[in-house]
Amino acid sequence: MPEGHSVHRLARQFDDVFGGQVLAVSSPQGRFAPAAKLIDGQQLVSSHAHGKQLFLGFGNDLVLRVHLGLYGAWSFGGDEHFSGASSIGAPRRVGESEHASAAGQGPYEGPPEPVGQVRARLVSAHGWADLRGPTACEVLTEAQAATVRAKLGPDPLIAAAGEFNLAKGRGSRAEITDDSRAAKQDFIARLAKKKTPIGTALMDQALLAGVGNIYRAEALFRCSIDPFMPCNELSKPSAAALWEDIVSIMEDGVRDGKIITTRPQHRSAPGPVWPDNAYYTYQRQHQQCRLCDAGIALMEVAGRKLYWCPGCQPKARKRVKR
DNA sequence: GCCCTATGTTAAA
DNA sequence: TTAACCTAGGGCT
Repeated sequence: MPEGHSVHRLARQFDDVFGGQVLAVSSPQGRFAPAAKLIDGQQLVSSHAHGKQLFLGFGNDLVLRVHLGLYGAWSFGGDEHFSGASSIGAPRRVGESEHASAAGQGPYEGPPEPVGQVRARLVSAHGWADLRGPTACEVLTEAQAATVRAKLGPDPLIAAAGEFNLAKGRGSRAEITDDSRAAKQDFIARLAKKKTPIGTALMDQALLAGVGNIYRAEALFRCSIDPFMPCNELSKPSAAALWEDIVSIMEDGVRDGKIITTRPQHRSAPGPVWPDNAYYTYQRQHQQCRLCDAGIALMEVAGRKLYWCPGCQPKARKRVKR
């Protein structure tokens, strides 16, 4: 269920709590047991997110690739080093995003008995992480991991990831600038070559990596773009503005640990911002748009629910006559 | 208990 | 275009 922002938070969290440490890797459920042996007892040397995929690099040059899919989630626990570690993944209740781990309360006595279907468990001297319900959990060579990554489109969070690494003493400012500029140009170029509707394209991980159903709907609303508009009919400035808006709201998501796309002046309902005041269109079908009199529309497209405002995101006309 | 839902992807038809 | 897959929680009976 998580979109790219959650996976980037995960990558940071693994770096923070497990980076450089030797990990015991197991599979209480059993399904991951043979592959777990390949990295059991190895040092975690890198933690990287690309779109919705997480890549953990180990000292023997093998890579653990995890994709949470719809239901996957990681939970963490441990001593005071884990006090900031949140569980990240599928929300267990409507209205819940991430919840803090029960770390740092009393002495750490090792990981608890596995609860439910724990596909993979990583344990260090200071704490543990449990993975449940992933679409993918496999051990790859670096070459195989590179092949997977080569199939993914540009990631709007590449600059945010660069900033995190810079703060950890890795990479350079110039690198971040170059990478984010290249990612944006890549996105614009890919859109120009596609005739598929922009609403479909934003969900295509080979075109753009990390955007899911919420960010798709919200970004198109914020940019007043009709989701059915063919990609190649978007002007280059519009495509650039769309990229920049996606970057902006996803970076907010990494910071906040939840998706909030509304601007303060557009929140009306009383109570906390999230979740009831967090979105413009997602799960707001039949409700009145926050900006106009129209009702939010819902249509199932390619098996996913597409939300949009017919008033604020009108059908584009190719030649606008004045 | 049973049914539904979910920020996702893949393979078969 | 449809079904399958992975899992847990909430609402219902």
